[in-house]
Amino acid sequence: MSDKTVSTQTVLRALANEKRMQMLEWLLDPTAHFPAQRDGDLVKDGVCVGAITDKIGLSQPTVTNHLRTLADAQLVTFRPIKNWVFYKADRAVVLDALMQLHTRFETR
Amino acid sequence: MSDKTVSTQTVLRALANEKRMQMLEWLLDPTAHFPAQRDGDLVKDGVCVGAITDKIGLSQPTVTNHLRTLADAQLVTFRPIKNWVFYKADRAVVLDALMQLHTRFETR
DNA sequence: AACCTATATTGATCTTTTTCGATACACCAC
DNA sequence: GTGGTGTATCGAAAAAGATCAATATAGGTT
Repeated sequence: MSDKTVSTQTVLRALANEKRMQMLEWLLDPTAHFPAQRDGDLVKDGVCVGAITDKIGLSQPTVTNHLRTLADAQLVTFRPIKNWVFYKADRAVVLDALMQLHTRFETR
Repeated sequence: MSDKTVSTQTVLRALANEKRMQMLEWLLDPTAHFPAQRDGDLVKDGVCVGAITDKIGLSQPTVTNHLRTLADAQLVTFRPIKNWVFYKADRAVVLDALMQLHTRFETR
């Protein structure tokens, strides 16, 4: 629709890490895994880095790094609001990425 | 049916490498990518390590290693015949692995 | 301005993955 | 048995990934 397409390998490498997979699953259902935020709606805006950092048990730079990997694979989007950055996943986008993977094995 | 189940991460890590992905795609349609073999049917028995090694441009130990990774993820099976080992992929099995991945994101 | 808060970047370290050469093992032919 | 061929294992080196502490950057507050 807008961005340039991401390679299958980029998506697979992003998913091939337990911590990132965990984060992605949380972001797919934020209200089930995070407390409500004062300055951004969990569903509409996404989840801020700090909340993810608290929950995953990794340092903040490491979390930022993982989130960038997920964003590079277009599995999540992010948007800065004030001095927060909210990360958000869209189930339809994630499932579409899997569909492309699927297609990759069907062709022939 | 027989083996113990493989974790999602094991499958993803197996797929998250271009060389292994390439090999898997070749093995999914062996007659399209390999010459007929004297001592084993490409479709029924699979493709021998030497043929894959010649085609992929990696050393034989490296290829064996990648094939083991794919086999650990149950994306391919192998069977020794004489002093060859034939590796084979089953599209249904591969697609089933993807389905499980899919399920992992659908479940609430 | 000074200060606090939240996230990104830097630089270093540790771990895992990828790769190969050398060697071992197994099978067949002679 | 000896020799040849095909694959697996071993050991080491290089590349990539994961992680953190320290620092930088940017926004808001006072």
